[in-house]
Amino acid sequence: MSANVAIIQESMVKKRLNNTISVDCVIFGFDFEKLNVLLVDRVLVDEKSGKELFSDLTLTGNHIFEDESLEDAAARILYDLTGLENIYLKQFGAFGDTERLLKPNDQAWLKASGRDPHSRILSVGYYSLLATEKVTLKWKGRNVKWYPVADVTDLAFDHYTILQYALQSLRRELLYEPIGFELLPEKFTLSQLQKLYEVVLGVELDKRNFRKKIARMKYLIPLDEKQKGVAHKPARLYMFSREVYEKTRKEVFDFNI
Amino acid sequence: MSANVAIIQESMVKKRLNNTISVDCVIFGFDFEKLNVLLVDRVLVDEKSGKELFSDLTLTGNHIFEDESLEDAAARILYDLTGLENIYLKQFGAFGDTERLLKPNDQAWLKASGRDPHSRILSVGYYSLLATEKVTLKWKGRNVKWYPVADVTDLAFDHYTILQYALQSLRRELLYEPIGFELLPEKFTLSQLQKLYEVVLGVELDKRNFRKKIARMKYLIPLDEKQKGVAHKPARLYMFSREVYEKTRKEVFDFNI
DNA sequence: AACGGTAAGTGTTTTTTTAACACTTTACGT
DNA sequence: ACGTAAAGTGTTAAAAAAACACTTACCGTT
Repeated sequence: MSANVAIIQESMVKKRLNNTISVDCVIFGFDFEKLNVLLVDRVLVDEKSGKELFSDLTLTGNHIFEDESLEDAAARILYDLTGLENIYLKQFGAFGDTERLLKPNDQAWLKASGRDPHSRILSVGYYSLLATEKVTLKWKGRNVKWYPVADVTDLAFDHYTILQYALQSLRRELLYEPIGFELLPEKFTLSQLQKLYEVVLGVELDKRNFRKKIARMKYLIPLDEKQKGVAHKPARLYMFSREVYEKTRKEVFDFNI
Repeated sequence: MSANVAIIQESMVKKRLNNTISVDCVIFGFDFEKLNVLLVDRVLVDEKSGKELFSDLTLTGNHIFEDESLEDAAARILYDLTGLENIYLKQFGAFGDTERLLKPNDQAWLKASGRDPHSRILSVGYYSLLATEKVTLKWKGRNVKWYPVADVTDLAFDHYTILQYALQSLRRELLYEPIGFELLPEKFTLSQLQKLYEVVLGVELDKRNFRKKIARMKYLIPLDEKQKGVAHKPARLYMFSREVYEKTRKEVFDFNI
């Protein structure tokens, strides 16, 4: 028994590596038309000549503090960018880069920032959801901007893969939990809500069937208030009630097998 | 722009920590009656006296090799324990221990194995599914055994939490993908399949409705073969056809919104 | 004041899926 | 041949999904 213990331990100790853990945040924003994601324009400048060597895009992210949980780190990153707190954050996976996956830009970037390009970077991914109209980016002029998710074709490191995972995770989640409301302003119309589902899931939905379906959701509260200043019949506004949701939520495994 | 870059980099470098990445495998096994999980009996023996200080249970896991992906590490751990390869492995989350969460046993264990109890241990969790009857544990006598999941009440580190996440992830997955077949022998009866769903999901299902439902799954192939040696009407045997599944699988987002 | 444009809002029918429910069949062991 | 034990099988009612088109309310323009 003791021998067994020793063997396991020894192998554990030997294999310890120079590891870097980063938390990457896929910050989704919705603006009634499309789904956006917050990206950083990564610019590498040659020290001597001052010439721009390249510029490309990355997800927002940072390394983790010593006394911080993973989720705390994600919340901090989000706070630093937007000033927002108590935002829904969902972990959707861990991604273990090895140097084999690094593109030339990435190699140059790591070298320039004094890091060992041979160490493993483990990224833990979180996504969060924001109504873009609620957000004023704190890092103005700091290369952080909204980009339509549909237009993103390539990102640094393995961030494009990570973004795709985040999107997939968001879609799954959206089907079962009322997280869509996080992407809308406090008061919204049913058409806006429908548009959100259409954009995120990438489908078209029938207006009447959609309304019938969501009418069953007790936590969707109709207000005695209407849209103003629109050149058509003004829509009724609705709110999401977290309180009602918590009370009426069913177990996720409401089995349909 | 260049100033911005420098700021981001500096903060990244400063926060690099002494991190340990481990991959933990939640290896589920099914034996027609209950769901089991493979656990390691962790025994700490006092060097001088040879006395056993404590014994408790952990998930199987190991640190990651330098040239290995996360999934490779999970596959290696599984192979070392069972000799099995090409087994379905699903990542279900990353868990960032900090020293605050360590119980006294864990502190003692880390100290005895020469590791810094103040470094962060980041566990990436994978689960895998086995039919227990297919498995012969390679590590015989090495404290690795099957335990009924229902009987597990506490584990070392945060492994109990991790196990619960794995179980939840397994349940979700089971509802949408035909992963249940991994938990059964190659040929199985419908009652065995039903039992599997009941055990994993923790529900009771109606036999006729269950059969109606799975009759729609084209990848469930009835064989011209029956159970033998049972003291009742022998059941027809079925197989899972991965080929048919791949051909007929629908997009996961077969939206019901 | 009338009119055109625009999105909001509203019901019915058909089809599909789910849920509830009990008896007959077939093999083995005694 | 008889008991035991699990396999196998169909109908009905309720709920959910899918398909589909016209009227309403407000704004801006003429």
